[in-house]
Amino acid sequence: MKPPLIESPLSLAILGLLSIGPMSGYDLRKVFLTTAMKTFSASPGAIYPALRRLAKDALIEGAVDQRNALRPRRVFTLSRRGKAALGQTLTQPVAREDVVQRMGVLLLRFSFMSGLVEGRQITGFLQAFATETEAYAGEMEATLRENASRLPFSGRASLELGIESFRMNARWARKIREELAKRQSLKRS
Amino acid sequence: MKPPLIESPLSLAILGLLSIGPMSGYDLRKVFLTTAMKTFSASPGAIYPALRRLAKDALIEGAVDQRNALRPRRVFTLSRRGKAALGQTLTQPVAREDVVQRMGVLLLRFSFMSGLVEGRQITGFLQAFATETEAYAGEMEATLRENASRLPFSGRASLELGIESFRMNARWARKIREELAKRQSLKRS
DNA sequence: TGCAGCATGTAACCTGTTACATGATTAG
DNA sequence: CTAATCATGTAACAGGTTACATGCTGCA
Repeated sequence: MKPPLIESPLSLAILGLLSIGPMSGYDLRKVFLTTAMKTFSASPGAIYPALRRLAKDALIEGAVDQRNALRPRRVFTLSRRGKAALGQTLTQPVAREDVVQRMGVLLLRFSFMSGLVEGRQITGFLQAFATETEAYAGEMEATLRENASRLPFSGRASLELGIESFRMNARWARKIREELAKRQSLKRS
Repeated sequence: MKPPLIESPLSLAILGLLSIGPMSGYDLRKVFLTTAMKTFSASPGAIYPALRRLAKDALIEGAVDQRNALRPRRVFTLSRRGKAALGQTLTQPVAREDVVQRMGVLLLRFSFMSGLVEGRQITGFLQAFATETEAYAGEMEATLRENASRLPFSGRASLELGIESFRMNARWARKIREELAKRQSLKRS
């Protein structure tokens, strides 16, 4: 069986964290609670079932840890298969719908790229990200112009913020891409 | 029975659109498909069940329209109870978790405020929005500083974008709030 | 002794996704 | 005539939320 793509944002976040090092469910939960990753949910009712699903798919392995035993902790490690699945998922192409509906997941994917995928892939991702994001900002701007008169003041203001946000994301991607490209050409020389 | 708060983003979007004028399920779907509201889902498998739920709660009323009958279209109207529920929902306080987990819903709420709620409420909303958003940006910045060394390059870059995004949203809210405040003082004079 | 916190989990519920079904109408 | 589009819907499934359960340990 080939490693599957990770669909759920939470599962992706968990695999990403485990790619850095082994953790228990509770450790993961603390990370979610105390960082911006809480956007992907920090509730035990989401995390433990997700861990169970990932283990069933053999993407992670749980081992009982007795040191420091309050109660036996289950520490999870990314399996080879899990690492493959994560790599596959991170390097999927950037589609327009991703930008529109799953910007958070795109950023999450980028967050874990360092070290896991090649420089080429990262700059390629940022390129596509910038292109699609800028294009969508353009689309939004077009619909804003068409409907500006019909829209209530607050609707228009929200749309304008949306457009500016996507533009900012695109600028960010281009900037980071350039930084990375410079580093890479230094390394090759 | 008091009008309930609207929990689901999609239902809120539907009520908001119906507050502008009556529409059929298909009309709603077209709006979702062709505008930035597609973030709240445009699939019939979400919209029609949502309409059914709203009708069951007596927040909207459906009437069969025979003019132009391809097939009988069901046109939905916001009921008085629905309008009350919408008003209640739009004027809920802005909590920190809203900013962290449901920024999209906050912007959606703001989008429909014009005309439905008083100017006081709108400027109050923007004030709270700006405060909470700025505060959360500060939190993120603090965790970034604490963990900067441990974070991989891409993780750090994502976090920085996140912080800048929230800052931008806060600036936007303050700007719009001022514009509205000016208008309101003009109107009173 | 009792209470707060550690660490794990489950069950009911809600909502959204995907994919399919249906029948009518209009354009080529 | 037939294909596309209009307009409505349903069923199976997936994943997250809320709320609760459990037992252990350290502390006041």
